[in-house]
Amino acid sequence: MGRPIVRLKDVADKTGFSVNTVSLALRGSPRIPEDTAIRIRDAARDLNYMPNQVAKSLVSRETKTIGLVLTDITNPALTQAAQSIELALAERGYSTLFATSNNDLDEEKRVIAMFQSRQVDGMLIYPRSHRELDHIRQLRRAHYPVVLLVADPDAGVDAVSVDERRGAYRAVRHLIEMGHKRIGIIDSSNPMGNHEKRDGYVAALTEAGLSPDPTLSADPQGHSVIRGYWAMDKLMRLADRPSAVFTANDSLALGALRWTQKNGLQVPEDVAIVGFDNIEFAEHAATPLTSVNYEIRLVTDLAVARLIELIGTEGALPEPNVTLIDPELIVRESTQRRL
Amino acid sequence: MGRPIVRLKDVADKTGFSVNTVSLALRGSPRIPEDTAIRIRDAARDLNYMPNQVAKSLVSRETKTIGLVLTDITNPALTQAAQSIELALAERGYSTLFATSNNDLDEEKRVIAMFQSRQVDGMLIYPRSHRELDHIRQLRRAHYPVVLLVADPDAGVDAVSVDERRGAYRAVRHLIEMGHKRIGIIDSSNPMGNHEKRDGYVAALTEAGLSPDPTLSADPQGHSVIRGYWAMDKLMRLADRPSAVFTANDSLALGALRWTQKNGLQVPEDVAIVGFDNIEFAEHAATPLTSVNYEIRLVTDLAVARLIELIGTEGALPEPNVTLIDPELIVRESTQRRL
DNA sequence: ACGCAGCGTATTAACGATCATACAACGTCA
DNA sequence: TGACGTTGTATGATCGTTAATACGCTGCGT
Repeated sequence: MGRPIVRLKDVADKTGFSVNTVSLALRGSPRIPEDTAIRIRDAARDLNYMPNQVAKSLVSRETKTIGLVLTDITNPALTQAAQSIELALAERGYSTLFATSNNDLDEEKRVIAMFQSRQVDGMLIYPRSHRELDHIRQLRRAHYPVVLLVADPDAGVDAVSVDERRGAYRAVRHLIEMGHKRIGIIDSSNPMGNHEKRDGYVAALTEAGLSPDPTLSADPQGHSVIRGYWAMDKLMRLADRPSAVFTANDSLALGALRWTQKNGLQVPEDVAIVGFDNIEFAEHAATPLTSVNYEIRLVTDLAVARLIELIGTEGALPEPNVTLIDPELIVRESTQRRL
Repeated sequence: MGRPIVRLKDVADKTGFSVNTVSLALRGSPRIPEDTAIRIRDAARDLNYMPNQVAKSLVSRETKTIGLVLTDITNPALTQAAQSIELALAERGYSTLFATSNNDLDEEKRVIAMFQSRQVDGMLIYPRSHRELDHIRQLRRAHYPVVLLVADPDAGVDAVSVDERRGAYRAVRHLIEMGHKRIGIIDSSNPMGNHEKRDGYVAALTEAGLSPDPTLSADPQGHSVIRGYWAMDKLMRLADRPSAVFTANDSLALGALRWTQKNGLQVPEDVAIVGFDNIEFAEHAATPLTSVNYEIRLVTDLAVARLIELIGTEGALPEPNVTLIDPELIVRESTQRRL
């Protein structure tokens, strides 16, 4: 708020050159002779001149800033993503404006509008819902560079994402191979939400001739450990309870694991548990968790690369491209006791 | 990059009014009659006009943006902080520019300079080191609003932080009260780093007439679970090993806990473990962890409030103020078996 | 000696918004 | 009737930077 600012004009006054000459000199223009440039640079250093990026952006029409929209950064998978996105962007000279939608669609829209108003050069969005993307498609139609961090192949917007459907499929398939027939799922069941994982779960069951049992599904209403605990509680209190449970992320899985401890059940003997995202705490849990793993850096690097590509495009944007990263299953003791 | 932008001028052309009238109308000036304002607002909506914050900032000399500098957002305590800072700032109409220093001092300096260049209205900084703050004090001297998120009372810069020294003291004191005499510590031992926790540890021991044994100290060289595992390994391989271990954060504590599991030791009977930050995973660990807890929202809310206050200050900044939040110890089974 | 190129630097006009001020048109009142 | 206020809108300067262009000088070729 009205802090003193050293401007080109101040350097100009000090050296006796015009503003423009100073500007050129500081940017290393060949039109300025070496000794002039040195004098100007010295003066700039003495005054501790720092270019005003705001003014620069107004002229250049780019802010070298991208907007990152996450639902909630405390989700460990998103934390990792945020970290490596910031890194990848910084390496390319971009800053990261960051905001969370708190899983609220209106909030997501507000944040996106705010970023537009702030003239971000592009956005990386982890949308609240894979189904409600109209506001984002609209952005794209206005030639605004956007890349989603989770999506299905026909999103109509550029996206780079782990193939959640396939990951879930692999996880459940592994459970089936281990002989499980009653396999529960802990995942959001909001029809407007993201049901890739649920789809993969159903696909694996169906393929094996098992029919999905709706009573074996629990909606945790969140992604924290305690949510997983209570969802597990719901499943395990069933008369005909599951012998294995697939959870949508590792925090939930740790909650489920905790439930088994408190209730004196053995994992994997009494019930097997599979998580998703392979966070650090999964590997080092009381019973190391089998989990769906993927290179988060790969996802974020590709997303950033695509975004930069879109930003560099003159005129109309190319057709949207959706890249799905193939995840692998890391099998640990929570599904298969070591021999 | 050269995307089409709807400007005030476009709305002006469409309605036939001047740019200024449009600007006044959209900002709800009482000088513009209602019917004119309605016509202008309708036109603005039709054109999907969004004010250009960059241009606005150039005039108003404020960006309504603050810079958040973290060492590493994957540290769960910092993730929580980042989340609640973003929220607190958004509530007050500020956006968050976010960058990580990756625990590198030069990188920290670079990031701070970049934020200055981008004209952020203020900065919240989690510094790499509590001892090397000269570059930040310099900022303050230039009347730049800065609030640190961790510091000691005589930092010479505004700060709001949990009182790490006191938290560590409480934790170690609790161990002493439980009868432990050989108490290990897993914490960075970099002399230029942050030794508040180590100070508290030493203070508690000394007060109890115990002399700190340097062999009972392990530097994990990081904050991840696996680091805690190996640091614990070092301590527990000692001939005269500790009966209790204090760790600088919960991830390290979870690693230590994991070591005991793998090596068939009982917690707390064979060795007690205390963590710091009371993250979600601590409460739900195989053996629920005793941990130093504090209201992170309180820290961030106070830090944000102070920052906004500094931003609102005309002229010279007030004397720096350091607020230390008093943490509490949550005792769980990792130090005291439930009766 | 004249024209012209090149060089170094200055001038002017943007960028999109806001702010202070100017100025018509109209109404009011002595 | 004319001085004065009010109302509604327009003009011009400004924020700090960059880009395009202008301009004065020197040195060269012919």
